[in-house]
Amino acid sequence: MKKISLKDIAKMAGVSTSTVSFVLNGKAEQMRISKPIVEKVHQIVKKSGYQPNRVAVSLRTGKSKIIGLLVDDISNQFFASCAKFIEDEANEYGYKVIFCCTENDAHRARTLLNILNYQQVDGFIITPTVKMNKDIEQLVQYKKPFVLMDRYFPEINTPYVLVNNYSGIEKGMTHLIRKGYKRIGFVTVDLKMIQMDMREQAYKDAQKKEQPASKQKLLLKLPINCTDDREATMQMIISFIRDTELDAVFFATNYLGILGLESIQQIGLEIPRDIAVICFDDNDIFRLHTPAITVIRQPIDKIAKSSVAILMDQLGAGKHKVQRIQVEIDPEFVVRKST
Amino acid sequence: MKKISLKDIAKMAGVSTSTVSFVLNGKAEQMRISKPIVEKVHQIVKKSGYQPNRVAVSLRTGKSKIIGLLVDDISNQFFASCAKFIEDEANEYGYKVIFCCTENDAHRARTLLNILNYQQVDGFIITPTVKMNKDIEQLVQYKKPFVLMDRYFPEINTPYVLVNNYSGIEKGMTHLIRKGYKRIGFVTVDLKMIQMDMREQAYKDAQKKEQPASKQKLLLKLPINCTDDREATMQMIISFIRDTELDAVFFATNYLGILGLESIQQIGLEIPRDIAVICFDDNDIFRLHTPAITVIRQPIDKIAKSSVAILMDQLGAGKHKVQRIQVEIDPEFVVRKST
DNA sequence: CTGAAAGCGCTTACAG
DNA sequence: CTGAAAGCGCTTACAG
Repeated sequence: MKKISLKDIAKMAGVSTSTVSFVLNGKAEQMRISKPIVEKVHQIVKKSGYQPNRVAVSLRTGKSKIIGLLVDDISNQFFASCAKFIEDEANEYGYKVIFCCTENDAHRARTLLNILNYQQVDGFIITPTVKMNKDIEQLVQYKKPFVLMDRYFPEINTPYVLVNNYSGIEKGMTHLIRKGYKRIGFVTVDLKMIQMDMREQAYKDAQKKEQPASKQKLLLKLPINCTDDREATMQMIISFIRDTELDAVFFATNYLGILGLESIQQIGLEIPRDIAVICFDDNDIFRLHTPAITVIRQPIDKIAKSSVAILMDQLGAGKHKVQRIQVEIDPEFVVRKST
Repeated sequence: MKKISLKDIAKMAGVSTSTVSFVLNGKAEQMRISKPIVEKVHQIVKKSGYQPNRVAVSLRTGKSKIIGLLVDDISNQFFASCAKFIEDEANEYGYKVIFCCTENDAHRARTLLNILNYQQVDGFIITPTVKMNKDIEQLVQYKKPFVLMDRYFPEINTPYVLVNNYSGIEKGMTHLIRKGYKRIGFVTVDLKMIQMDMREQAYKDAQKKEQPASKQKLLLKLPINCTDDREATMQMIISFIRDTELDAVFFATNYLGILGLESIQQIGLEIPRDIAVICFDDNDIFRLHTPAITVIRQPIDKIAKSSVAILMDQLGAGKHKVQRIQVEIDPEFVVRKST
C-alpha cells in the first residue's frame, strides 16, 4: 500500500506542494489561488484518495488531534458508556481517543499521564483517582488542556463536569420519604473523594430534617477495599439491614446497589418488609428483583458530551465558543418500579 | 512546558545527536560508543526527564506504536472487558490503543478503518461487522497487520481469535441433558455471522443425537433488529417458552440471556416448571433470579491477550516468537446455580 | 569510536 | 497569484 504524498499530488497537478497544501487546508481564497487550479487539485485528490499523513501534520503543527482518556477501568459499565459517548463526540470534532485505565492507582495514573503527555496527545479527559492532586496541579501549571470528569478536587481550580450529587441524593430521599418510609438506611463507601462526601452529606441533611430526634445511626460506610471481597461485603450489608431494621435502603453507588440487591434477595424470605433501593446509574439487574426499586440515573451522555465540549473549547476547536465553565448536571429521576 | 529535545540532550552532553540517539535506542554497543559517554548521556536523560517525541519518531520510522481497536460498541460489557485486557496487554509491548465503535455498520467501519489506516496506526484488532469482508480482504491485500476477534470470515484467510462456539454449546447441551431436561429450547438471533451459525449448528446436532424422533422445532431465531425493541423481543421469548412447553432454554448470547431471564421472571408464576438457562458470557444479573442457571463464560482475558499477541507477532514486537496461528479457545464451563 | 547530513511528509513565512 | 525553502524532532546510512 504505497501511500500517496502531497508531493505526488503536486506533481500530478503540475503545481507546487504549497499550493496543494493551501487548497487542502481551505486557504485557497486567502492565498488567492486561481479557481481552475483549486478545482484541479481537488479533483486529483479525490480521484487518488489522498489523505494527508497525520503524523507529519502533527510534527509540523504540534497538534495530534488525539485526546487521552483516563478512567478507573474501562470495563466498568459507567466508564464504558462514557467512553462510547466521548469517542462519538470527539469524532465529530475530528479527534481520536486513546484510553488508559488507572485502576484507581495514582502512581499508575501518573505514569500514563506522563507517557501520553510527552507524546502526542493534545488534551485529556480524566476521571481522577485519589491522591492525583499533584498531577492535576501540574497539568494546570503547564497549561495542558484537560477536563476532569465525574470527580474533582475542590482545592484546585480546574474545568470539570460532574453530576450534582447532593441534589441527586436529596431528591431520592424526598421521594422515599414521600412514599412513607420511616427508617431509611444509607450504604456508602469510604473512598475519601469529594463526590462520595457530597452524597453522604445530602443523606445526613435529609435525615436530620425529617427525623431530627432519631438516635440510631442508619449509615453503613464500607471500607475502601470492600470491592475485594464480595461475600464479606454482602455479609456486612445483610447485617446492617437486619440490625437496623430498615424499611428502605439507599445505595450510594451502582456497584453497591448491585451487591445490595443480591444481599436483599438472600435475606428476602426472613424479612418481609418492603424495601426500596435507590442507586446512581442504571443496570440490567435493576429490572429483575422483588422489592420496589427507584433508580437515579446519571445522564452519562451529557457528562461525556459536556466533557468533550469543554476540552474542545480549550483546544480552540469548539464549533460554538463554549465558555470554560463548570458544568453541573442534575441527575434524572427514574422510578423503575413502585410499591 | 517547554519540551526538551534530542538536540538539547546532545548539547548538554557535548556530543552529537546521533550519539544520543544510538545510546537511547540501545545501539551504543553496536556503534562502539565509549562507556563514559554512554553513562553521561543516560545520566543527563534521566535528570532532565527527557522522552523522545513519539510523533517525530513515528514520522521517521513509520511506526506509531499505536494500534486501532474496532469493536461493535465499547459500552457493551463484552467489548468493554476486551478493551481493558487489550489495553493492558498492549501496554506491555509499549503500544497504545485507539478505539472506535462500528455500531455493527459496515459503512461506518470502512470509514473508521480508512481514517486510522491512512494515518498513524500500526495495526488493527477488529471485531468485524456483517458485510465487512471486502474491507478485510483489502487489509490482507495491502499486508496491513491485523487480527480478527470473536468473529471471522471463513472464506478469507486471516489471523483470528475466537472461542470454540460449537464445543461451547455442545458442552452446555450435554450438561442440560445430563440434568434430565427433555425439552430444551434454543433462542438465537439471525445475525448471519459465522459464530452464530456455529452455535445453532451445535444445538441442532445435540438435539438430533439426543432426540432423533422429536418433531417440534424448539428453536427461536429472532430477527437481526431485535435489539431495537426490547419489549417486543421479550414477548416473542415468552410466547416461545409457553407455546413450546420447554423445561429448559438455552440462550445463544449474553444479551438474549438477560432478556430471557426477565421474560422468565415475568411468566415465572404461571409456569412452575424448572427452567435452566445457559448463556455465553457473564453478568451480574445471572446471580439474581429464581430458576436454575448455568453460565458458559467466554474467557475474555484469553481472547484479548491472544489477539494482542498475534498482532504483535505481525508487528515484529513479539517477545516470544509467536506463530501466526489461528487460536482456538475452549469456553470455560461454569455452573452457577443448580436445581 | 563520533559527527555532519539527508530525509520522513507536511505547513508556512518569505520572496517574487 | 505561485514556488523555493526552512523546519518540526527524530533515525540512520555515510564519511571520517
